[in-house]
Amino acid sequence: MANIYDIAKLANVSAATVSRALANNEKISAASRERIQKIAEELGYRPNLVARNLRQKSSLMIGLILDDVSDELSGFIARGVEDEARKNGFSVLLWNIQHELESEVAALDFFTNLKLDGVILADTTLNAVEEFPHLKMPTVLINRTGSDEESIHNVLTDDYAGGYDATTYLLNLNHTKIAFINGPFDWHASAKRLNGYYDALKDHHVEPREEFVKHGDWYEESGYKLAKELLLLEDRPTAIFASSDMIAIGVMDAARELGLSIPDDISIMGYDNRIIAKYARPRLTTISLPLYEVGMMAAKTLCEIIQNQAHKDKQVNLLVKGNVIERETTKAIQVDSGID
Amino acid sequence: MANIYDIAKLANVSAATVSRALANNEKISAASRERIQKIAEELGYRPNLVARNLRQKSSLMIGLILDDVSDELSGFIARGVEDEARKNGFSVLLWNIQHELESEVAALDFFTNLKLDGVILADTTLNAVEEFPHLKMPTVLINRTGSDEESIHNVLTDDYAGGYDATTYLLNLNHTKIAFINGPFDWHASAKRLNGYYDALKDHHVEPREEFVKHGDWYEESGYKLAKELLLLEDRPTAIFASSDMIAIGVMDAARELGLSIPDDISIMGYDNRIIAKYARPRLTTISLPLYEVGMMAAKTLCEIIQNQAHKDKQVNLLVKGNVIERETTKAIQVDSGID
DNA sequence: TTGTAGGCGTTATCAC
DNA sequence: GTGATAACGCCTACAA
Repeated sequence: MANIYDIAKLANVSAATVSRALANNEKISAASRERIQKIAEELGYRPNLVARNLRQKSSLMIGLILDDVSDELSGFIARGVEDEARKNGFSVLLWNIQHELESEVAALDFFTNLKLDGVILADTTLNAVEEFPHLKMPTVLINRTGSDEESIHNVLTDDYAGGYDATTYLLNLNHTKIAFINGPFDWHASAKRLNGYYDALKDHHVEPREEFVKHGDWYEESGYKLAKELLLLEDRPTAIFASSDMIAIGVMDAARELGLSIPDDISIMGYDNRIIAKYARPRLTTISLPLYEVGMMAAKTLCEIIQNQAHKDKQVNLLVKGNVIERETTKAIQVDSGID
Repeated sequence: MANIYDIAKLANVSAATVSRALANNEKISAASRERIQKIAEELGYRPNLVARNLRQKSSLMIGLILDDVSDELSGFIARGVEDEARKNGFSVLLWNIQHELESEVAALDFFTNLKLDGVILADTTLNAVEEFPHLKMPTVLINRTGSDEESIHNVLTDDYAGGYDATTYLLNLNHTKIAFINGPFDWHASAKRLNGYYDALKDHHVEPREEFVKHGDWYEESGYKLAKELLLLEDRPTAIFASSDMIAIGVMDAARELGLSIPDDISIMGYDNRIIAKYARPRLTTISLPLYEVGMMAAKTLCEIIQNQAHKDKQVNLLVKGNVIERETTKAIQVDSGID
């Protein structure tokens, strides 16, 4: 594999001149530049990036640590990060940690030693950042709060807005008996969505009912079970807002089993806008989780830090909102015209 | 950031001794080794992998080129590759090309220049390998045939077996009128699955019917449309085998619309075992696409090549089979006991 | 067991 | 504009 010395020899110049010619920007005569570039091409020269990185102390690579790329949602983060990084001239080194703290520490170790220019940590519930004092490179966290460090920036999905918007959407369809099947109550996202739910009710002067709020896990069995409880109440809800699409699928199962028609007898709303929402029958109305955008914003922020030394003075905290994706599981309630 | 010279100074030894002590395996006195390691720890020393890679001409990294990680199926390839690579001490550098030949060439360029130890190309329909004569590193292709080069190995899903097994499964449920809605006929996978379908019929002495075989694209609209044609035939099929789960969803829509009960009036079988198959109602019987395994096998093969110089003499060609995933859309037909 | 010295391939700093 | 030369941090013959 040819190096710049091989080229230098053939071109009768020094390696330094070759380097300049190939870098394409220094003071060098057009004649030599073209001659040298031509020789480089003929030799099939390819720059050794390892040597370059060693010399320049920069790799044009960022690391992305996430739990599991094969998860549909994480995949969007990965795409968002990579698309934006690539646009800024960076490549992305990926590391799945699969719930293992050890693996997260190993990833940070590796990235540090490889002299990556920065790192994005997505969705991990662990605290490797705190446990990794060597973390000197620019860092952006996705969907993970809790660091007070000014130098560690955050990009989050706006779960409060999601809860608020979903509930408002149902309220605008004239529903007032709106139940909420939330995820585990100790999750940050759950708490935020619940606040959004309550605030939307309050802003529409609807009294919240204790028996209409349930906490389960994120999966369909939980949705099925809790929906049954809700639908068997004497004064049952006319709409159920589920904090994940999988929960919503369970809710649909329960409704069908009780002979309720969706959306005529019961409106159902999901959260996440997973592929299953589009393929459910009827198609599931839901709130999109803007993870592609979150990934992009995180990468954008990181690249800005690396390139411009921006955001040096204060911590970045971005919230990215999702949207209501209208499909077939929600329907307006006819209200009396109110003349009496 | 401390380097081995800083440690050497403090330990009153040479840098070479430090290097040996930290490498942990050379002939070195236990006393110095421990002393040096202790000092390294105190200094918070971290080896510079860029320098090491430059020196050793090896990076312990492999590249993975695929179309789009955020696609559910590609995600499994990525996970399989990474899990297996990690097990062998390698990290994975990911590059999404999104149908762009330019990007694929750029990826190979970058990987080559970064001195990665090997590369896996997944699912890409382009021919960057042929157009990239510089590709000197070990290469494994996933779901892409066509290179005669002995040094370029292949791992493929066994689409013939998938078509054969799906059809056989339906035949064993006593179906004989089995239609097949395939993907585009110019796809390699389509051709293989069709062969499997025909051979299974032949092995069970069932005459294939021309009107029972349709080609569409991979999506649900196509499945819906073609299923309607099939189900409105005078002598309609009792089972429809769809070459993708999305097609199968369209088939289910068509059946429901015609008032046919699934699986009582019509059995439906998908392909891919996407998440939507599990969440469809009724739950969709399908053939799994073993992409996680394919990713693992590809990484395993690549690591063996890198580490042991194995597979040097002949091209590796692996086929990985999926399985029938039994769910709720298929049902046996009652047959007459045949006494007459 | 340890030290010396050279080299991996590039870029940057000086001179000229 | 161009050429020496050093430096990035590490590893490894070879010598001692």
